[in-house]
Amino acid sequence: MSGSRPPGERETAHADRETHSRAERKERTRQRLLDVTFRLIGDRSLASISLREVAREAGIVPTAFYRHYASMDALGVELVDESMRPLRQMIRDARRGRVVHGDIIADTVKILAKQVREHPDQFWFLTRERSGGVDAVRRAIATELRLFTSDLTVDLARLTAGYDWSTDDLEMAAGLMVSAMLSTVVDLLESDARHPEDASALLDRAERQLRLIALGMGAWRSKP
Amino acid sequence: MSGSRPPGERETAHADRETHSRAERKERTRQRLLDVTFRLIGDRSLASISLREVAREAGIVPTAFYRHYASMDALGVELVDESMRPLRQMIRDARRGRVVHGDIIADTVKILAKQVREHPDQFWFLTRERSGGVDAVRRAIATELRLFTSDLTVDLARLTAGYDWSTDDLEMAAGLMVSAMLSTVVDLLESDARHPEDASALLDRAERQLRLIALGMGAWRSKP
DNA sequence: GATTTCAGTGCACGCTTGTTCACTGACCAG
DNA sequence: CTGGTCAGTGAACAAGCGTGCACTGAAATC
Repeated sequence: MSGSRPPGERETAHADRETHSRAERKERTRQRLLDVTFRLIGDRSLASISLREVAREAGIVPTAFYRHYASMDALGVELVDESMRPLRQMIRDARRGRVVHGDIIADTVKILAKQVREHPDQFWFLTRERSGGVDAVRRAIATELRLFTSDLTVDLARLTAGYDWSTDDLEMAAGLMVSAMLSTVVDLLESDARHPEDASALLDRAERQLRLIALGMGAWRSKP
Repeated sequence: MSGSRPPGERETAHADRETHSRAERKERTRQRLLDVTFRLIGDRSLASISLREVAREAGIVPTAFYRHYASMDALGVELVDESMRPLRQMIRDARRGRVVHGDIIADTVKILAKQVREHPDQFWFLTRERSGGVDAVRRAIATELRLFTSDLTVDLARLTAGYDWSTDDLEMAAGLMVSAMLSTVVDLLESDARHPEDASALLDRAERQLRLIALGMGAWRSKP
């Protein structure tokens, strides 16, 4: 009952005996540990996954785990970095989309949906561990989200140039948008798991929410 | 942080030997199981807390646990109910506040802040397990949040009477408000743990976010 | 007073956990 | 060819886990 994985993604390796150098094989095993943990994260929290389970799934003996990471927590921190890659990609895409097309909001929501659809395990991990058990992991995610918000703040500043918005208010609006998108991500993940046909309704809702915020911003007057 | 329990105070099942009826004592133990779990939840996720640990802290033998709950998951579900009490209280307060005072938004935020301040453990539990490991618990919280949203939808319907909002749009707006408040709760909890002086800034931000949404709603026109 | 109920006990079981340790043997540099 | 490096092995450990079972004894019911 492994999670739904999109085709074309890196498959978990089988034992490849004769292939390549030692360093290469080590890197391969390391990657397999990350992949396997991602798969296990699909159902459960990081804190409830055991070192032995990860090792077992990766096809190595428990003690060999320590050749790669000092603990599961250390692996978890690396996992955050790994999961942030699609998120960063998302932001880049969104920025590019803004330049090319006209409808910022529709494009943003589409890109969000695409990323969540293509990397559900990563988003599961991020939403789950955002308030989850391991401290270092939680902090890493919070930092990344703050960066996301401040990027969005900059974009909003550009869009509201001439309407004398205070930085504080811009951050407030950006934070609201991020909140809306985060809760959309959670909803998408949970609906995808149960009845995938709801996705478009959720996306429509998200789009209207962002549009509502935009309307509000049109009527807003910042106070110094 | 660690529980604030004086040393040597661990109450056992038969400590109150002479007091009260059997049914009363059972209820007492049951409540102790819930309380103990709340305390343990302060630091960690529900999935990482063992039945034996809860029983030990509650002063009963592990097998006696089954006289009250079929599993830790079942206890978790009841814990959701227990934690939702302050939230429900909050909603009632907010409703009453709406009748008495003028400024709905300011009152709502104040009530939210008060509840979070007074019941941090419960809110920690809810935010942590909202995307957490145990399935039944996650679903119970989702259900409760949906109820919250639909209550708010009704309120918004009353406030927007005459502006022909569709139910779908009302739910959309209510969902946005709930998202904003949820993220405020998370921020409050995490700031309270580290530097409690930020709370008022966060609350100010939350108030402006809700006001921004209200402004957006004033400019919104529902489409059939 | 006799009988039933049942919250809590105590032991035992089979299993999983993280971590230690000495080891093997394929790779790679000299 | 020789010797070192080191990813992966396999046995062993102490501890903790969930749960089954026969039990005790006080309270509730008759």
